[in-house]
Amino acid sequence: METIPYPVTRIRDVASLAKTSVSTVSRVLNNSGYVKAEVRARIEAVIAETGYVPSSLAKDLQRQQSSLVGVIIPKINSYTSGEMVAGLSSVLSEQRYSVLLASTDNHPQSELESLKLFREKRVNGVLLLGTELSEAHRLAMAQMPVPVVVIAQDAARHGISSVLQDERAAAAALTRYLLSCGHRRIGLLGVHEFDIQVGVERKQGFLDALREAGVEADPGLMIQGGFDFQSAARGVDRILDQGRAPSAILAVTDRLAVGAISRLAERGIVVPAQMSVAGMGDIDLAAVFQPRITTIRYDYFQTGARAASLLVDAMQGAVAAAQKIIMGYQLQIRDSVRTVGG
Amino acid sequence: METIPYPVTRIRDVASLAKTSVSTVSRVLNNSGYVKAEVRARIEAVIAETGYVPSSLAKDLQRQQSSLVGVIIPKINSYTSGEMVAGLSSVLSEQRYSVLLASTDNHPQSELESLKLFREKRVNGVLLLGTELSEAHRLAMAQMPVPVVVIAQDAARHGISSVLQDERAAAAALTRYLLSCGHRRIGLLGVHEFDIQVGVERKQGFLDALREAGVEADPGLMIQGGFDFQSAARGVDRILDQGRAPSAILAVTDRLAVGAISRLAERGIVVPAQMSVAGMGDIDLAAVFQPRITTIRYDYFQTGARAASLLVDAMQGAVAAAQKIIMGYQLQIRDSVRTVGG
DNA sequence: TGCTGTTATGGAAACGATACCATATCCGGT
DNA sequence: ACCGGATATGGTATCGTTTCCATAACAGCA
Repeated sequence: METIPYPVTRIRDVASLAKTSVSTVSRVLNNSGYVKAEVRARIEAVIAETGYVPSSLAKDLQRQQSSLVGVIIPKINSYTSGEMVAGLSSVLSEQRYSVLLASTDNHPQSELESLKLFREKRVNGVLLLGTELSEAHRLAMAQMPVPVVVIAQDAARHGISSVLQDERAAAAALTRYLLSCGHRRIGLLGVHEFDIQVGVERKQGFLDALREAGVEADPGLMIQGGFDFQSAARGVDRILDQGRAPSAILAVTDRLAVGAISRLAERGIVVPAQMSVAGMGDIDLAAVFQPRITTIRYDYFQTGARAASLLVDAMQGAVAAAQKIIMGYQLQIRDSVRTVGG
Repeated sequence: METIPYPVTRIRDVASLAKTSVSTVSRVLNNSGYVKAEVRARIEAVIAETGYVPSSLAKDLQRQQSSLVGVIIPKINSYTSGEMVAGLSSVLSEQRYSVLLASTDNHPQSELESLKLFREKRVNGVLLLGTELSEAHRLAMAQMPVPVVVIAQDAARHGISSVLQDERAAAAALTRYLLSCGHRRIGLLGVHEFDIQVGVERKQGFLDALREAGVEADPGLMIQGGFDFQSAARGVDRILDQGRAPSAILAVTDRLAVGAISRLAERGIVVPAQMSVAGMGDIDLAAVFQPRITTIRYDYFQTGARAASLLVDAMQGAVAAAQKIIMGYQLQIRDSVRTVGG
């Protein structure tokens, strides 16, 4: 039932076919040391004929180096994850590292299992794209004997390098823009606070800007829900049904903004004529949805790429101390927010 | 400069600390053979204290089994790729396989390099999510000494198992629906034909349905372009500027449909009142975009999952012959297509 | 002729696990 | 008292590489 999958061509076979020794073949393979041109040619001929491919398994064991980077993604099928993975994978493959992917489907327990697996596989570094950083996470990461870089969460205070967006400043900037358009009563379509970056930081930025402008925040206008369209719809309903309606809504993600606009349309409220809606993230459909959504643009691809570079530096022993890199943002003014009489 | 990353705890260290032999420790680790409860406890204590984690490197070498599956993705940051990766990764991780990810950014040469890397890493199987299957690909796959499953392309005639959508039938079904709504002049917003599934098969299905209904296809209404919004806009312009406008447009992807509707809006044409537009793929925003897009729904998550199951079966030696699995589709009737006077 | 340094080659010990084999002890049954 | 199976343990070859070391041939040079 069980067949031997790989052909039984080992460096030893190549050596005997080429009438030489394993040492010499190894030198040819690694292009090191002295090998007479004639012998080299003979060996290369045998390799070409047999289709010999050296085993990383043996090589990595001997070298104590796997060239593997473990990457943990809570949910791979999302726009932001996809972009980040694309970015980090482009850097890592360029640096001759392979990506060992663990998609945990938002299950924290499975993230810890993945870390265990990574240790067994002797990865040379770990990239953790996290939504939540529990105490267990912190501990598991501290126990990792290789560099770890956290993306989209701040773990710098735990001594772990992090690459993240300046969510608070971005949300504040967007809120300031809404204020500058004359909006004073602004709803917030937020998410649960266990997502630090999106749930807490973006909300804080929103509150920062309001305070700064001397506008009092109305708790009745601040909703916490999930990331899906239903949550957006429910949130809109709650905002509209709580009493005096706002003139604008800040949704903490573009998906929520889209969901909100759809729900508003169902209730006969046209955006932006009767209500303004802003999103965050600038997913590609934000520029194409009707109305085109005013939002904050992040460069997730670059975020992933930067995190990977940071990790590569750490793996190559260049840096010791934990670093914290804050990525920029950009306000994208489009059509879903309109100026109202102040 | 270079430090030893992993702690020097080997099975041998555990053995001597627990005053026993490597064999016994190995038996405890693998839960096999006889070990006295007392000794087992002692060993487990040492493992807990030292934080010993066995090296897969050594284990895999000895067992000649990496438990790795190589996954090649042309472009990870796209909706369909994300879904498929999520699906296949859920199956693989459940079956205790790890995913070695190679994102090739649509570069065929780098796909071949990835296959080489996979051979070195001694992966136990390969999943290839391909847009293009060149002769070089076919050859490289034939040389792989482990099972290969191709997703979203038909490689069954090359003796390689494939899992794919029935693109042709799906496009035909959607076209038939447009015909049943009374449309007779229908534009096709297609893509380049080197993408067999999307470029060729969907177009063929479109033509099948027209022929079936005795409607002659107008080459001036059939556009080939890229997958991006600009392509959609250019395509719409060409269709509108070529003479007599159609009453409906079939876009071969939802992104193109969205792009088309936006461009039509810019030119003052309202969908569906003045023109109907259908898409394919049912990306999540298709249900939320205004108007909600009539489209074909595929289950990409399941596609990835099925491919992974197929691969697992093959890796475990259950099946020998190449299989071909055709996934279903579902017509999603929404608001972007309206019935016209026949 | 004898040195020294460069070029060239092969033998063998690691790397850290598994698994086969030999051996030892215990215990109940005759 | 002896046997045999079940229980328990340890020694060691092996997986396929790399790398260190020993050795050798040969050149140039005093």
